[in-house]
Amino acid sequence: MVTIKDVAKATGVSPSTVSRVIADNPRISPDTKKKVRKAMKELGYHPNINARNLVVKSTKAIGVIMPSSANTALQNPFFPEILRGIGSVTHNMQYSMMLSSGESDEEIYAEVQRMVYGSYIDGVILLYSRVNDRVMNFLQENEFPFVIVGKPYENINKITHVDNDNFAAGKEITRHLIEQGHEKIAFIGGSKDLFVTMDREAGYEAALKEAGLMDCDEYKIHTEFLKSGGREAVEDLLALDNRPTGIVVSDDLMSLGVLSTLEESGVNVPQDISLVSFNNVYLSEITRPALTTVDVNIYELGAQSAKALIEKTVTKTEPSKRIIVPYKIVYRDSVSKKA
Amino acid sequence: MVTIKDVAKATGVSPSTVSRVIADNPRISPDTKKKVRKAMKELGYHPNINARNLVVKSTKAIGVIMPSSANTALQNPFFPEILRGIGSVTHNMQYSMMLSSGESDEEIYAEVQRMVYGSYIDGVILLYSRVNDRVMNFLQENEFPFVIVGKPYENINKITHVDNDNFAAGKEITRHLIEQGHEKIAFIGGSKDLFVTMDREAGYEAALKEAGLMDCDEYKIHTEFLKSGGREAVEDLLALDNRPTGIVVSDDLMSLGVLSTLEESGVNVPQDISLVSFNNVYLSEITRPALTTVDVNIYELGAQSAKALIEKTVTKTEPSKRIIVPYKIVYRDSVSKKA
DNA sequence: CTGTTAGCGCCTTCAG
DNA sequence: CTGAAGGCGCTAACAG
Repeated sequence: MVTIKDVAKATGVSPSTVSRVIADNPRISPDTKKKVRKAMKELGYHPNINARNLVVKSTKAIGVIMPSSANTALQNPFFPEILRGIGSVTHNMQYSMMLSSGESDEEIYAEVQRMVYGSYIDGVILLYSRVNDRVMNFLQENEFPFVIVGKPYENINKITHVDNDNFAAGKEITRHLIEQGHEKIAFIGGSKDLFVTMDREAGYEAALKEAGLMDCDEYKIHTEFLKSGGREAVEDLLALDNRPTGIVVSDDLMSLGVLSTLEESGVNVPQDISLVSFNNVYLSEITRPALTTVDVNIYELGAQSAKALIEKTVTKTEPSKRIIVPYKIVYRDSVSKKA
Repeated sequence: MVTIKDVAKATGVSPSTVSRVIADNPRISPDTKKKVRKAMKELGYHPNINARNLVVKSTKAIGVIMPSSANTALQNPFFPEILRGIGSVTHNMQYSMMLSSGESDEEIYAEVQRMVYGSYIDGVILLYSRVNDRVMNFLQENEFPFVIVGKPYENINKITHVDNDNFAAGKEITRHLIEQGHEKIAFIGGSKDLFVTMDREAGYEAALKEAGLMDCDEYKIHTEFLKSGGREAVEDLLALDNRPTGIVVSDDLMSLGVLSTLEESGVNVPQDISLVSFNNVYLSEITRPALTTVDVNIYELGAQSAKALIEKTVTKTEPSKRIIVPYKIVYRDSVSKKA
């Protein structure tokens, strides 16, 4: 391995001078800079990141923590996409990203501890948000920089987070159904622990109320963010005496399950039942019919959170903030007018 | 930050002793071990990974490099799934994984250089394999440990790789179609640069030959590993005078595109055209109809490659090897008997 | 079984 | 504008 000393020797300057040209210190003469850089190139010198980290106490790496069910989580195209967003900015800023690989809460917690205490990383992005999360508490207690994607349960203005206006989105997409003449509209969402679900559902309820429509409990179902979840939900809904004619589903992947179960049951979408959904994952234009869904701009969610986190880690004193990424409804073929 | 010295002082021993209990060195008395560990806990000591790395010259982290089109790559559920496999073993062995985030060839190359030269990582897993890849050449020249998922273009027995027997799989799945009475069978694959495609295609051809069926060029289409790719391919196929009744598609995601294009064109699967595919991504059981596909055991592909890589990095002299992960055909609803 | 001594490769005062 | 010296936190011989 070629070190700073080697290039110092080769150039006839001292190691500290080399160090300074690496940092592009302005008080080094252009001449020596040129010389040194040339030597670096010739010798194939590359700074050893560990040595540097050791002294500057920064790794220029961030940890990205997936929800505890990492196994199932990665199945949702939401995550790959958000990773892309994060990756784009880490890459531009010459940061690396370290992915969590634990599958249980326990494992993840241990992993985060290792990352933080071992100074593997400068900060973390939490790709989920739920009530009373151990990992988040840990991060807070240690005053370790982090940002969460979604809405924090409490201390909402003490925690930097990037989110959509899920309430507004839920309201708007539900209103779309209403405008098409639907009056019996159901909601299928994920766990009530998750803020996404709650916000979207609140929006849905607000839209119903505004239109003077009934808002009954049997139309609201909570299940897993997966295809299987969608399946069960539909069965419940179809068993109702008073079947809905429209459904608001809080995740595209769930919609997939909903769609296929509906089809199996001989219900046509959108003729018999209209469907609207959330996220606009690439799948949603592939399904038959293609989904009308709210594009939450997943990529941007990732990019913004990475940006915010990195800012936070460099200027240790960055105030916490709330970043709202705009959404946009994408109209496709899963909704039809109700006579 | 609490260091090794602090706990040494607190315990009344020397730093090296503390270091040894960290490494669980057998020549330390159980007594002192206990004492030291207690102090570590009380002080909240955690070893600084950078300091350690600096001296032992190992980071216990591996780099995972995605295909250059990382943007589109992550869209294929294949990658999240293989990450899961890799993650499972890195996690067990207390390794971390660093994900590439570059989007162009150029960026990725630079990224890998940084990872390697900066001693961020001990080894890399290449999640693709193509002819004359710059990154791979770089790794080879620098004798940096790496394994590739797939089949290397050359030096096949000098490069550790983990792969399926794609030839056999291609042959077997095609034979399935033949056994169901199909005689006009097309093949849709990805770029010819990629070994996966070539191997699967060769298997397909072998099966046709064995059955004495015709093997014509207009039945073989190469396109992108994406939904859009599937779409174009189908249009070409349907334009033929002599339409195939069966199609072998070399990737589930492509099959999705194929499926939806077929449906739009009013062809029924499997009544009019039967479809078989590869990978058994979770999507393949969600589609209508669910896909008959070869399960290549993506998770295992990832796990094996991580295992092999880590072995390689610890025993610097591990011989290169070829690891074949078994596949299994999953029969679902996309194939029907031809009268 | 344990302490002492040297660094790992780099950055950062402090002097010139 | 540049050198010398010291230290980041840890491990690894080498002594005892």
